[in-house]
Amino acid sequence: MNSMTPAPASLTRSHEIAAVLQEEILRGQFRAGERLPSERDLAARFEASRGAVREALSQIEQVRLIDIQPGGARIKEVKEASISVLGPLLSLGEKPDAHLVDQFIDTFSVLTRFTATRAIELASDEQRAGLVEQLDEMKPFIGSVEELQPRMHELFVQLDRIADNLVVRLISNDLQAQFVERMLALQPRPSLGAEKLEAFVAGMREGIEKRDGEILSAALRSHFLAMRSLVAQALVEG
Amino acid sequence: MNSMTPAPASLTRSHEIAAVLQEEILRGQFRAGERLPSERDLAARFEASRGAVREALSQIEQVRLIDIQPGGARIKEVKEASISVLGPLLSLGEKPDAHLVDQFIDTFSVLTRFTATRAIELASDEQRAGLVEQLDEMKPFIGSVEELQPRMHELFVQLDRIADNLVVRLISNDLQAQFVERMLALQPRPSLGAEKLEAFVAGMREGIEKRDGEILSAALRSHFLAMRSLVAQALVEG
DNA sequence: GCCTTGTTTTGGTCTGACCAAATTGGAAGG
DNA sequence: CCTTCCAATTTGGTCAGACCAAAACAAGGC
Repeated sequence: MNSMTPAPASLTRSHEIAAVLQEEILRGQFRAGERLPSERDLAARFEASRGAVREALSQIEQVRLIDIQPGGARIKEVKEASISVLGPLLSLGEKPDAHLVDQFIDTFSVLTRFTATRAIELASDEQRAGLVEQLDEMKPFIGSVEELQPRMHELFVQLDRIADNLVVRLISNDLQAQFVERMLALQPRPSLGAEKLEAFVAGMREGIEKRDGEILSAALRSHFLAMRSLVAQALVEG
Repeated sequence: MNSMTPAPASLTRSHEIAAVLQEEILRGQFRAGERLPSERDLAARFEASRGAVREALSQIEQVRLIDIQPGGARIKEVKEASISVLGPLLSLGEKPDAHLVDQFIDTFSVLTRFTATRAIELASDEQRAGLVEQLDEMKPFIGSVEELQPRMHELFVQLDRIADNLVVRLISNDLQAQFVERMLALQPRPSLGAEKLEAFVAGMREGIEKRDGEILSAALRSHFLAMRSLVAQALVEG
């Protein structure tokens, strides 16, 4: 039951080519509407077979960065692409774009609040009690991020399960796949102070116990805001 | 400047194979963790070349429904997949699953409220005036959905531009790509009553003019709720 | 039963070829 | 000179057959 799914490693030639091409497109090296070099030319450039190039293009098409048609593959606007391009977009420069990171965290915040408030609406009394218990068990670990994080994660898993919204779940999957790993590479691993964490846990607890979405939402909002500041700071310093 | 991007038509063999396989996976014909038939077997089954099958598998891997590795491709849990599977998931039965449709609309609602409230926070006075003007120009068309819809869409495009959140933008792209076209196929094209629409437009106008996120949010929430009921009804009747 | 092997299977890639549709370029006509 | 129209070329889509390395499998030895 290992939930830590490692990245596809991208050791295959086609994934490699896809990554390079996708990055070039995201860097704006082709104008939207322009034609991509032909598969044969790309194969020659990458010293690969056309089959490998085709698999790469097939992947890029899947994220809607290009539109393949007989006659030629055309570049599309980044704005029209799929979420899957956000990861590569974050990795374009040496450091992720701060503005984009803010947008990520804000969006995480909104979706998490939605899930959490929906969860306590739907939760049975037993489930709410279980959630409160989970929160109480965290208190001894508030000082250590390494200890607290997995427990907090487990709590959100529970909320997610209770809220039972597959759409949000899949969106969160994508966001996490694109974002989290790239953020873990930050040098000065940002970590919230014990006071803020305590307040956060207390807010969550109260919101869940009283089945009060406002309180719960407020706790999460301020928590994500704090994280946003931290990450922003880490991006400047690192 | 045609923004109506038609579907990939999926007339190619590889897309066809990908669609069939993906549907089988989503229907649960393979257990998670189980191995997919080998590329050679699939090629034989679909009477296609291994290259075509490989391109298909490459696409399915991109949506994280399978995990391709030397030794075999393994099925993953639907919960771990990308948003891109939601469309096919909606099209599994004759009618889209009502629960899933609800989740879609709820999520749309949350994201739209986020975008709208953020937009009026960031908007200049001129921009807000422009938005109000757009809303006023809609009033004559409240009776006709065909006339109103494109204008309403233009308003949301503006809000989206002002809010300037690429993450939400891309998420919305995906949701729309998966959802909208499939909903347009509904037989009794659902349409809100003029009264509700009038109230909605008025609420939006007031929220924007007063720069009041609460009012704006409330208008949007009740609008989406009404739409949800309509669609649910259409699903039962159709 | 456990570990070590050899064999088979499987994915990853390459080459070279053919078809149909799209693009292109130039010739014919206004 | 511009437009129209048709052929030659380019391009994507597909196929077939082949090779390699890594993983899975099966059989044997401990």
